[in-house]
Amino acid sequence: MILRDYFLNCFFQGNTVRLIAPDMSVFDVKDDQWFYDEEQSNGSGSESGGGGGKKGGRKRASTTFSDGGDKESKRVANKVCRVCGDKAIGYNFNVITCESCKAFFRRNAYNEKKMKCPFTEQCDINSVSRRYCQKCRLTKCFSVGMKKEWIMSEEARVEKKQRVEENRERRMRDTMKQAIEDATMEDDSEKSYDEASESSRQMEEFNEQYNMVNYYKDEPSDMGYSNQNYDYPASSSYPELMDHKDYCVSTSFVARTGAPPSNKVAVIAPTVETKPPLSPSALIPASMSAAQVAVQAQQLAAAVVAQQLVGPVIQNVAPPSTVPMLPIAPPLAVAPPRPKKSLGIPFIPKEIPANYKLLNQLEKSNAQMVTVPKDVLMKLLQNNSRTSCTCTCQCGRYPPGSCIVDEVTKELIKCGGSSIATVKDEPETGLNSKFGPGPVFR
Amino acid sequence: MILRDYFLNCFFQGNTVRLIAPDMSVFDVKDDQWFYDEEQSNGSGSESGGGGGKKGGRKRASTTFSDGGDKESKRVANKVCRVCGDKAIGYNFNVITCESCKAFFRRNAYNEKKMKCPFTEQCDINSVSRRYCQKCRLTKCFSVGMKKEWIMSEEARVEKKQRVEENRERRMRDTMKQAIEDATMEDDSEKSYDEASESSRQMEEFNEQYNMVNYYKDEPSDMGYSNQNYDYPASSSYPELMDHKDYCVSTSFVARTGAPPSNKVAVIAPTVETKPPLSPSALIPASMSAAQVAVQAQQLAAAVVAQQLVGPVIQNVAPPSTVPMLPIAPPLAVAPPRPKKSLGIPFIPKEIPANYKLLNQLEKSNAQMVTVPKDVLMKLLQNNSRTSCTCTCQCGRYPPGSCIVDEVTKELIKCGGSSIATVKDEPETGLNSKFGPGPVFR
DNA sequence: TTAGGTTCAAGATGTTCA
DNA sequence: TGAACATCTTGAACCTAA
Ligand SMILES: [Zn+2]
Ligand SMILES: [Zn+2]
Ligand SMILES: [Zn+2]
Ligand SMILES: [Zn+2]
Repeated sequence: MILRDYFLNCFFQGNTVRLIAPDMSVFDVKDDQWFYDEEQSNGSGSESGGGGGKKGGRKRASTTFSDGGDKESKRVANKVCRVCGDKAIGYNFNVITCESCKAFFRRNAYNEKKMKCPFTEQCDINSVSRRYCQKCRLTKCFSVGMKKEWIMSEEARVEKKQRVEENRERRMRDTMKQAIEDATMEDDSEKSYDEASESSRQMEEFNEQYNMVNYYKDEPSDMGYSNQNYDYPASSSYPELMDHKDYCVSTSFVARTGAPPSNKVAVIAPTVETKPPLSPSALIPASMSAAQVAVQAQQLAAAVVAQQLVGPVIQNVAPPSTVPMLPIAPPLAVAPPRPKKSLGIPFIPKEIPANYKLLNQLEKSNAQMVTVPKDVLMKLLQNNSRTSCTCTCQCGRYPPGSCIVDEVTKELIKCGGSSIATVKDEPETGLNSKFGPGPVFR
Repeated sequence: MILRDYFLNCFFQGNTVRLIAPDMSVFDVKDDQWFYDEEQSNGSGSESGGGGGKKGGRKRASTTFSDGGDKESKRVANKVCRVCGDKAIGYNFNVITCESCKAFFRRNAYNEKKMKCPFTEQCDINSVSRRYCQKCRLTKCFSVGMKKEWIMSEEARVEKKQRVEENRERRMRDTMKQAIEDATMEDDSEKSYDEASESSRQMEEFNEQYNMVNYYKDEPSDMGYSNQNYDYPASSSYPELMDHKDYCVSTSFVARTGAPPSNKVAVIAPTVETKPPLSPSALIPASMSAAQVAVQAQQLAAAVVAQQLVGPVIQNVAPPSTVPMLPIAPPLAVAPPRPKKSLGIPFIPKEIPANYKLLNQLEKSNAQMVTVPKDVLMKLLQNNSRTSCTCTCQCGRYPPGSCIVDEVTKELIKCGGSSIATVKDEPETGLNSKFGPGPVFR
């Protein structure tokens, strides 16, 4: 329970703290009664929960009384609109309200004068009746403490709109650029070395052109909207400030956004040239809308931990003739650093179809060192770190009492060692289907 | 005691009621703890104020409330944010503030002009109201003495980021190297002389060859942020930064950092070869003792692929004939690494999830490609082929119905983190107990 | 330990559309 | 009008170098 979400007021009353509930009922809390909330320890922030992975969960426990049960979103779950009693979504203009009252207030807070109650200005407002009388609804909004001052001013709105549009444009541009890069990269992976470098040359060309355009926009000091915001971080950097136009040097701002429509592509000046134009390719931003990205990402995701691949994998095992040595050249990246060729380090492409294929090839390789995509390695490490399961088979599939993991492992190895053993289940499901017909591995 | 007779104010602070004493110290009812602001306390202090000395730390003994008496972080424990009255974490930009005011100031200090108070520029700022008016909050920040000049400039930030990145990489390299080294040494003990020297030659080779290929994405503004969205659907997760570049005259900052922002030399580029990779800041969390360091090294040795299942699996998988080249390579994976005798380190069970150290480091790295010894990779691949156990916990150790493997994995990851994760619950159960006597992880 | 910065997801505000 | 959505703001938890 959240005190502030529920109680209207809080003040001293004798040696207690008195809380006033919305219905004007009173709760007195004595000094020694404050400690009823046990699980709340995360609230004071002194401790972080022991569980959960690093990125697992950041809780905003700041203002919540755990009501004993779940961790989160109870907070909203129990809320009621202070205006109409409908289900609330959270604070809106200083008061916990429902979606509709929020919108209503924003639209009408400044129109009070124009309203008129068809009845006696005493309309009861609930989730049904709220529609019947604007006047009384608005009155109630104010009476429960909603603040019209918190509604964005017209100016602010306009400015924000501009900025949002800018951001949007920029993002789209980035996406497109990304797509191009990715396309190039993908291409490269299927090309010979020379061709690959050709592609990368193209990429550079693209960048040059890109920068050319930007050249025009390179405005000196545009009130902090410098090109540092070019990249995604911008979306949260711009907005860090409030949108009160009147304080802004609107001239320069307008000048920016007001650039000739034909030049839209280059409103913002990115300093692309300072860094090699390699994309976040391997790790694909989830926000990326472009479909092209998806393919590789999915493959990777699916491939890396091909634990359930069992059957199908085997079929993919490379015949002895295949690639005793892995290609030295890194077919993946466009321009930036590659493994030194002189080292003769095999380069493992991301599209690992199956563990066993790789294993086979690795076995045959003379190389001592292998270069793999980071995320692949991480995945492997993760899996490797699992504690072993000792559950025994109960279903009869394996000998009674035998360790399931062991049995499965044996099966796998047997399959892998000899060639294609009888793949009993789902011959062509799993990764293979995702990877398409051709052998992905090179 | 009559609360209102003593305290000046009372308001909600999250899920507690906060009481403000005449000396501006705070009593957080929920936590039964006092929080003092030393700097202000001298005002009404009846005791030896010391005139707001930085570490003055004087406590009120006058009330019936216990002053907690906890040993740690006394300094911080007694502080109150000078801006909003919330619990402070320490000095930030020259003033004792809370976490949020710190962040707020960093984000907005250079955006003052763009803000506007929706009221009369006299908004009271407390821990609840602080959100309501940016303008007044920022004004208060300044008025209590926060210095925007202390915010890192864009340049400085970039530089720092680079440095951190480098360090991280180096650490990972060291870890990796250490693992191999250990494994090699250990192995040598069982080899003939020739073989041993061969191994060490290999090690040298590795040192030369080991090579992390960094595919940095194009990040025009050097923010280094872009691909961080990979892991998480980027709705709003773009990193934050402020738009104050134009304000940040490098000079003012230079004084502070003591190094010209553009001076790349400042970048730390430790050479692995010249220095033993065990500087506290490098390999191991700062708080670790030498012994711990040693232990960690051991773990790493065991780390790479020590796995319970390994034994049986390997024998099946790698018939002698198929590994002609392997003898050369340090056979890390096969034999469970044992402690180096010379170090007198207790035997480390192979369950030690030292993989997670690597995993952690990998996770933080920007590198896209990693080069590892072949046999390590092979071992990983082999282990990866195990089917995952889906057994759910029945004993109550984990949440009902949760996948044991997953839970354990999570635990391990948590423990392996570089950030000494104080696992508050069950301090000596779980992993620690497996590690034997020595304080392995923290 | 301190005091900088970074990350991430909940919250809150505005917008769109039927 | 109000549900669904898009975007930005905040603050707690983290990470690092001194
Ligand atoms: Zn409502
Ligand atoms: Zn009415
Ligand atoms: Zn504060
Ligand atoms: Zn104000």
